[in-house]
Amino acid sequence: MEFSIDHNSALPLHAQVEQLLRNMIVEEDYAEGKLLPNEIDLAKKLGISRNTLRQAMHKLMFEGLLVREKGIGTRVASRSVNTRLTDWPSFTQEMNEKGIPFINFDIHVARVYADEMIAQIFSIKPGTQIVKLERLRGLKDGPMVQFISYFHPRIGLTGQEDYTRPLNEMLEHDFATIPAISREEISAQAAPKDIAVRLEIKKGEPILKRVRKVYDPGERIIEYNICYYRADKFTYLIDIHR
Amino acid sequence: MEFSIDHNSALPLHAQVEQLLRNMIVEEDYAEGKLLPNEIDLAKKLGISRNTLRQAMHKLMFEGLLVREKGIGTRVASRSVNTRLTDWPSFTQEMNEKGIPFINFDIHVARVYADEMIAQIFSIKPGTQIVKLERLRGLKDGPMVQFISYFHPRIGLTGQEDYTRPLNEMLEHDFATIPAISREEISAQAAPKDIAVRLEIKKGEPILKRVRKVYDPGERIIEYNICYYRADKFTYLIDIHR
DNA sequence: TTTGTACTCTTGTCCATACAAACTATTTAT
DNA sequence: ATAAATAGTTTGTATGGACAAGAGTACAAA
Repeated sequence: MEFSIDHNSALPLHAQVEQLLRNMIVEEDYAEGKLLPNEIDLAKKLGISRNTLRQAMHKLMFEGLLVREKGIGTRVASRSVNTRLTDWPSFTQEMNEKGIPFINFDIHVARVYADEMIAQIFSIKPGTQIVKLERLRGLKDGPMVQFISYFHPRIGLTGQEDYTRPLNEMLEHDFATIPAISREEISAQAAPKDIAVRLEIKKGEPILKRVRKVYDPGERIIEYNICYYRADKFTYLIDIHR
Repeated sequence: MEFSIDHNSALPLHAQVEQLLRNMIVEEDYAEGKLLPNEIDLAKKLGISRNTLRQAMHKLMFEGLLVREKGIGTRVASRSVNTRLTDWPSFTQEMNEKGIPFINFDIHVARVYADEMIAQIFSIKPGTQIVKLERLRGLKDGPMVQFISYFHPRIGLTGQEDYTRPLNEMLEHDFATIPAISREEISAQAAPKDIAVRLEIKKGEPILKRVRKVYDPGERIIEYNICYYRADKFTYLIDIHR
């Protein structure tokens, strides 16, 4: 990677360094644990003082993006991601906004016949055809969450849509369906075999399970969604006010 | 207020300054918006360099506790309360309302000395005496959740109170302390040995961990609480509105 | 009374320097 | 072969200094 800083820029040096470091952080090598260049070398390369560099590094360390140890060096922190439960819109959008490259490992869409449970949740006849979406997602260093979603047939999804797009956007713009309420159950459980394989953990290890029923503003259910998160990489945050 | 720093202490100067600032932050005058002493004066008073002082100040600024403006000075950040409301998570109350006989298996109260982490959470000096409450609770057929609570010394708890009473009721009626905001982190993990024993599960089985910081209406922290729930017996429910 | 200028105050940016602390690697002694 | 000592590496702590940028205030001029 090319290290460069514009000494004539109006942007403060420490801000430019911060951005450079953020770019480095998402580079594959560093994301996998390789040490960043040491302070003295990097400062020299950039033509700035060590303290200016440290100012930027401290900020990223404080944000949890870098880990520093004297005598060893500086590394990118291994990711565990958290999300605010009450925040809307979607998780993926939030990750993108945070500059965390959240990617799809696998997407599988199918039309399936609603079983008893799904039929009851959607108040439809068992055997009705609906769209089922399975997505495996995470960061470059590995999968983090498996989503399994079922959509109410009322929406009109065919299964031929582009499911790499943000889901809520597609529902709103293409199907005039607005997600407004999410009712969720969060629990912990031991990973069953199929989920363990997908998330690259051992069967029986703890996972966080999130079951969501999403409703439109008229409180009609539109989506039933189960998420399985690797427990070591995921924490929910929530603020509750009385 | 007396500004003092122990230049012979093993604790780094910037850490002592940080603690001093945290103490200042909770002082009434500053909490109401009065400017802190300027950098140059404060550094002189403390006998440290301006950069050492700034290092500590930056940390608190980054934590959202201080607001700094060039040409004006440094003030304690004013907290605005989130207007979004969700259900209040008084678990015991909810169980009682549902007619589910939720009982205490074990209660243990002690006065303990705040360690580094607790001290930082409460913005008090390490070694300050506080009340720690440990409760094992569940249904008749077995324990379900282990609570570990620490209370801010400002409340005035002695450890001699009746902890079989509902906690919030006691805080409000006897100590004029009103829990208003709860900030929570929910995650899954494998049960460590001590928790597994308490919950009557095997070490390594999944548990749901809930870390709560409870604040009064003035956004002052009053309680730090860790709950470990048996994953097989607990699901967290929440409604989210856009 | 309004506007412009100068000054003061305070934080922001940046630098160079020195030594401490913790860790790893190498060399030397047993 | 192993332990101890030494050297090297890197971040942590701390200092003193200089100048810039932005905000507020005081005062003079119109």
